[in-house]
Amino acid sequence: MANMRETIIAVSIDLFHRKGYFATSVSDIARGSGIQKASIYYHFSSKEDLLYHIMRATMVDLNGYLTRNLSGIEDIEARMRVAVRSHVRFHLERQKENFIANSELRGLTAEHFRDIVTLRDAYEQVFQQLIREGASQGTFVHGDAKLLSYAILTLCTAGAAWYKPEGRLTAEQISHIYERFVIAGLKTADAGLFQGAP
Amino acid sequence: MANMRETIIAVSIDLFHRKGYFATSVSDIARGSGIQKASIYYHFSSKEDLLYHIMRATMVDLNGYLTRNLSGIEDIEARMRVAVRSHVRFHLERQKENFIANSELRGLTAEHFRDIVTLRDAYEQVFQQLIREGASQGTFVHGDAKLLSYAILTLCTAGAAWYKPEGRLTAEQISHIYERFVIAGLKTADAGLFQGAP
DNA sequence: CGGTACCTAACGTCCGGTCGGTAAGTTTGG
DNA sequence: CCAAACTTACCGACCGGACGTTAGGTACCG
Repeated sequence: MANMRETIIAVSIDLFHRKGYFATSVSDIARGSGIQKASIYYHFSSKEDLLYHIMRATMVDLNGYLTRNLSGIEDIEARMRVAVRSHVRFHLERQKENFIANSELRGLTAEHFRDIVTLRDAYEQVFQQLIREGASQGTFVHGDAKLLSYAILTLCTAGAAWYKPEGRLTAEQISHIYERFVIAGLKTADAGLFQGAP
Repeated sequence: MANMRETIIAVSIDLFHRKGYFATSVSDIARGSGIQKASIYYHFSSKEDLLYHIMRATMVDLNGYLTRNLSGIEDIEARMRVAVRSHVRFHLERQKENFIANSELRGLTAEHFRDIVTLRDAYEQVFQQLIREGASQGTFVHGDAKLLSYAILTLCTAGAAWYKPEGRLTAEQISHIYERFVIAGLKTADAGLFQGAP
């Protein structure tokens, strides 16, 4: 890898994923990158800055990937299918970064935390809006859009987290499975129970 | 709180939940418990021992709660409903401990890690067995029992993690929602796609 | 010759954990 | 019945080491 900055990021992603942010030392990152730990500070102002950079890039790419995939698609059900497939595929392709983005929020400073949460909220809003539009035009069942979006996203995120490339199922199959499962849930009467009445 | 050992555990659960295991120092725990740091080591042999104790107690109680709730129930569908309700309720009632048990596995020594994972596997086996039995007698759809059990459990675990007691929905309503949602998924033809064919 | 990309060395801080001690309660034995 | 011996539950002081970070220097490149 020619670019040392990119090497540091790649090594950090691997270590943060394997050992966690707090359990990874700057020395570990330096060792993995083949430089001295002081040299890390030529490229990043602090360890937290490195984490923030990784998380922000991941969230920005996640939003961009979704927006790009949705562009030009009009039908609500088709849009939801594409959104779920986009979510699952992004999480399968960039497993480690997404795992970090979902589990290391506590390592961020207050301002950086707010920034990442804002990006995450914008992403969730796309799903909630689709659920609301689908419900109002009768395609989807009526239900708590927020709770439904959380259910959809965590189900898919968790599914992608177990995935091992050498496993039985291909990424293609997995994204298909979740896409159809979510749509079935959104169209089945029972999903309406997400409204909360027992 | 009369018993200092219980106080230390309660304070640790709160801190591990709020700040994470690695970000919590033994001094923090001592301060919260109203004693000196050295006194922690009278009650626990190490910080990791404290984490292990919390996680083990949680997993043992989780298994016990499920076993107790299932006893005497014969019908497969009824058993699955009870199992899901049991899972959701336990996670709602002991939110912090369950969050720790799900996110701080990396803080354990290798042996303790194996022990906790063994307990978790036994718990998952109950759900997988129910899925297999339900499929063989035609109550549930055929599908990958392991993948299905993961989907069910993470969906419910994540749902319970968002729950805030002052929120719109009661614990009663939430457990009903998930119970019916899971059963609907297990009985709907589309869930069979979990077998993996695209 | 100036900037880029690294280095060596060191800094202060905090961490998990240990040590010896002690006050208060409990058990034991003459 | 009481005092010696032991136990319980804690404390203050203190390790050695690892941590994130900084200062100052240097080799290479255009």
